[in-house]
Amino acid sequence: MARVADQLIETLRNDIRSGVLRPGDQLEEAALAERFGVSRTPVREAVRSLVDSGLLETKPRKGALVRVLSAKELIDLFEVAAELEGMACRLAAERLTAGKAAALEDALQFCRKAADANDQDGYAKANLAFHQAIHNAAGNSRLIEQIEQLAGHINPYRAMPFQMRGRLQKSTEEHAAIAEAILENTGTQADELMRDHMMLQGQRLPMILEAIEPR
Amino acid sequence: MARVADQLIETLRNDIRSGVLRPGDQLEEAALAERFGVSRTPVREAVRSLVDSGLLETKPRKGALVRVLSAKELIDLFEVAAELEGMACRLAAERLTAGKAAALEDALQFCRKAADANDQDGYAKANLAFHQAIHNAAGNSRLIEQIEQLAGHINPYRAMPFQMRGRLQKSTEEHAAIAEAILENTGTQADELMRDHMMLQGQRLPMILEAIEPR
DNA sequence: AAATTATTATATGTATACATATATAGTTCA
DNA sequence: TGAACTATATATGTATACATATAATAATTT
Repeated sequence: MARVADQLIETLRNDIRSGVLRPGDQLEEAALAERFGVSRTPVREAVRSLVDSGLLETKPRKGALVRVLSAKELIDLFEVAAELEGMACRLAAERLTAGKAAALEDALQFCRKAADANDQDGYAKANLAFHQAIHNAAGNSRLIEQIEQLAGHINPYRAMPFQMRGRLQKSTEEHAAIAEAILENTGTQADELMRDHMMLQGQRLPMILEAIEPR
Repeated sequence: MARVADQLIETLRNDIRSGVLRPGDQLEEAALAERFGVSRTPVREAVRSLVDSGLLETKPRKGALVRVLSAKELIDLFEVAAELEGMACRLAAERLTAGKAAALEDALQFCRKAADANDQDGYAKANLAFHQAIHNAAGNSRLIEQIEQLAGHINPYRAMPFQMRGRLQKSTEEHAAIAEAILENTGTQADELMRDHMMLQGQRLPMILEAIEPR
């Protein structure tokens, strides 16, 4: 059974992820109900669920709106995400198997190809695959869950095409160093490299925040 | 306005936290509605919310039940919680202010008193206060949010009175070492000490799991 | 007697109707 | 003309009624 509410959650989440809905946008139950041709009941469920997950927020008598994160909140988010990504690297190094190692090297190759071709979209996918290969090798499902939760909050602020020149090559080099550390079983170094890698992304936050301008 | 749904969430969460509701217990919407004298609507909201937060799970046509974590899932949970608690120590060491330092020392004293008096309940409170003092000093609200979320999932498995002999004194000594490291601004050491401290708790998990026996 | 099918009971999921509180706009009074 | 008060409109929160799917039980047939 495909619950309407679940479809709504998925749709709204994608809209936020992709930037169709921008931080600050209002969401009104009746309007959403009409748009999707359903009653307010499943709409309410979806909105509540997204509020709980932190993607939306409610203003007292104003309904729900796409959550606007302050600069401090975004930095905090990144800090935690960086820590958990680093942890994943450490665990991956400790628990690496032959299969996981191969997958990691494959993902790294994808990054290289996309970077060489200067393919932004391709790199976004390869980048995700690289990180996921690490998560997968870490062997901790809760860790993955937490990382994905945080990523879901960061994504709306990453949707803007805001790649710096040469960042793809640089990012790939960082990935290579991380992968090497994991493959060589030096977990603490992989941890540190990944945290630095993540924090470099974080440094662009002020610029991104300025460019987004919630409406 | 105090929404009924929010009160229900609070009540159910407490019931789970305190062990009134045990992992595996069934929750039926109609029954809850009658118990609290409200309609199914706010009950549904509360249940959905708790499912989203991971405290409940739904079986296809069986309604909601208090989520049962496998041993592996609990270990994963602890691993992540330990990492974030360690991170909090590292940040606290970096960002410590005079006021936060004093609060930390106070909390440590509470732990000492409760441990000396062999006061289990008192120690539970002091222990919480000690950790919160560190969280507070870390200056990252998202970190606190994540830690509390994880704690909410661990708590049902910690409700059982299962303190080992002498564990209070030992735990306090560990706290003291952690506090010292933070106060001396050696963040990485505080991080490691805290992770070890947390993992000692985690080691008792198999015993606790055996004792709980979901119904 | 056993197996299969049909029926009923009970759960969730959705729609609609109703209550209530707040914000806004309009009117009235000073 | 300005301020205050009232009324109305519009939002959320709750209750109730309805639809539907599944599981269990009973009945019928082989």
